[in-house]
Amino acid sequence: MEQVTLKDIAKALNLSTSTVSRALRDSYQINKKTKNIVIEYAKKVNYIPNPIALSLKGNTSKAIGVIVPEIANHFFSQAINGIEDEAYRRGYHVVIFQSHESLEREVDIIKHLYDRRVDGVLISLSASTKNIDHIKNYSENNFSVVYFDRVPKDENVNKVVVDNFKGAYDATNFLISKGKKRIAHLTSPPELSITVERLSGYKKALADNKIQEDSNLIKFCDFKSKNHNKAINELFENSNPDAFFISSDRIALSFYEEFQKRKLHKKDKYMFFGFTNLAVAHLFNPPLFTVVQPAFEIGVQSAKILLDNLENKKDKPEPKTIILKTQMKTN
Amino acid sequence: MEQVTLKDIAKALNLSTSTVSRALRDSYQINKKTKNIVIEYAKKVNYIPNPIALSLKGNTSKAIGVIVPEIANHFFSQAINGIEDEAYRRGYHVVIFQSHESLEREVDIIKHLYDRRVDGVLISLSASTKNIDHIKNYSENNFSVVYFDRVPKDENVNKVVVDNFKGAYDATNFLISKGKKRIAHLTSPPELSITVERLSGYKKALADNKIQEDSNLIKFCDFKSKNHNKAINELFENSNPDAFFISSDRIALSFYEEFQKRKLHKKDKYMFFGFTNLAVAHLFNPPLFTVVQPAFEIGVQSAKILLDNLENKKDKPEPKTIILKTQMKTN
DNA sequence: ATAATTTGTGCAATCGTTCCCAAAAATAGA
DNA sequence: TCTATTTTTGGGAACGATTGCACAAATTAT
Repeated sequence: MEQVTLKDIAKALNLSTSTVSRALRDSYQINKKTKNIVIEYAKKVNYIPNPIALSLKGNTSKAIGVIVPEIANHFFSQAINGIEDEAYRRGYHVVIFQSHESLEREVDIIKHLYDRRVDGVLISLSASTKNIDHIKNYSENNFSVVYFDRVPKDENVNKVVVDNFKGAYDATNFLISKGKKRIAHLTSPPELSITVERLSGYKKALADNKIQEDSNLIKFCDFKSKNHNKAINELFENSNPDAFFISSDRIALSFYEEFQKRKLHKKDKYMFFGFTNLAVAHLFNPPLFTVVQPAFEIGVQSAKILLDNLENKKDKPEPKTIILKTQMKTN
Repeated sequence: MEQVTLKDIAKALNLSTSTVSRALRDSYQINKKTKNIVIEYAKKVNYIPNPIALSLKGNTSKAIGVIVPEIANHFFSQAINGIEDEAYRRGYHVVIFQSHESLEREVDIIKHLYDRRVDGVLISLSASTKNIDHIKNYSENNFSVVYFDRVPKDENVNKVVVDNFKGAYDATNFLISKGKKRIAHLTSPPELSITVERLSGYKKALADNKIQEDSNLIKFCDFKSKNHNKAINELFENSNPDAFFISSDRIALSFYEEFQKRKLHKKDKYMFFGFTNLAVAHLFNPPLFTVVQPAFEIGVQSAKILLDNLENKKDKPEPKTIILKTQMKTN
């Protein structure tokens, strides 16, 4: 099973490579008979154009890059799933990289992807990324970028996000409706857009229910679990919470660890809400209710924007923002 | 920031492209002075060889394919993590595909990867894959394949697996040591090698403890959750189990769903052991003890074998099998 | 029958590299 | 000073595909 080239076909059929090429691309200039012969033969020997040669010629690699903080996270792996689905359908392949929440690696990867001539990039920013200067460099010349989930504050970029405000509002509201009055909010670093939006949803729900907000109940955490304990300790010692709204998978897990260590799960006093895509949250002890993001759909939509851009090279398309709805899981 | 080519450098420095090329690859035939000038200038203009041109010339894409049943599964995403790590370090990139447990898609993907000229493939077989005829076709001519986790029975292929027998033996033994006598085993389809190996570990532990094995306690399940209930029902109605050793993430989750539906988690009667990489199993109610596979390490080792093969083109290397240890998590 | 048009095919350049081969320049030996 | 050798450089083919251009053959019009 050696790879067949145009030249092989040309030689076998006693034609020039150009004729063969044109016949296969169904050019109008080629005789129908010749066309049929060529097509027949190509099928027989299982000819597939060499995608690398095509890339070199066409200056396009039919590959898109994806950068996420971490693959082994349900939200991201589902999003990748969606990206993959759309990309595959449209003849692109997907190259995946992880920033491991490090700006430095993010910079590296972007450069690498650019050097490797991927046609565009989908990215969910690392927690340590404060701005997108390192990406703007590239995105200027015909190198499309779409941000999803963890997006920059900038206006004129492509983004796909969820309605974080509403998600947080609904979750908080739910807890209040169950009689909770001192709802702690453990959330991601304040630089991230998701943090800000969720925080204001939380605050609005409190306000709408005439509950005084207490800054001691709000804790910002990075994604390193060793730093989580401090926040959790402070909460329990000083703030007397009766429910927890936790903004990320990682923090929620640390929290449960700590919670079990303290044997607090025996008491039925507390309620828990997370903003996560953990498929198994309801199996936890005590159960973790969740605001679920349509991760797969986020992936699909992001890929759609990117690929539409790529295939529409003529004029620079307007930057697009898509906002998807979250969903509550409370069972 | 346009991409600089060899020709650009040559023109700027009034040299030929061949000289520039050689200078950059540090050929002995080039004058030191010239070399320095070229290297200096290349650095200044940020020259990066076009990987696509390199691929076309060298007939190698510096890309490896990975096929897994499902990305959104902790075991696989961690394994991919390991693969990525090793590949990235060695200058390869990783293209990921999902078979969704379908042989048909697996066949498609293999062909696609071959057509796209990836240098080799790492694969964990789909549950519906009974043999590897569809892969052998390709792996004959300089297209390396390494199997991991879900591997074929064939002898002369590269494999990376865990010691499934011992993992199952230890888990079963643990349950017995806690006084359990009627340990049910829910496991994957009997065609998979992992199924067979784990089953025999389970049986050996029973035998070593002089416990009569009962075929009613053994249930094979595919990966479709709607088919799991039947098995679970039968177990509870006819077999009076007091512990469960469950061989896969997916089945374990179905099981917990059902278990909670029946409100059985109020009783402390049962114990649970899984053969999974769910990071959060101990947070479940009741807790799920686990046999953990070194997923990351499996990825690294698999990638190592593949890349070593690729870089050692001279003679066909002997097929390698690596068996890694599992680890028990019982807290 | 001759010119004009249509139709079918091939040549060669291109994309960015590498590398064989030959040519030019520099050095050595006499 | 003039070969002989070594060092350094350039020309051009190759990798596999596409495509503008030229040209031959076939067809039609006059």
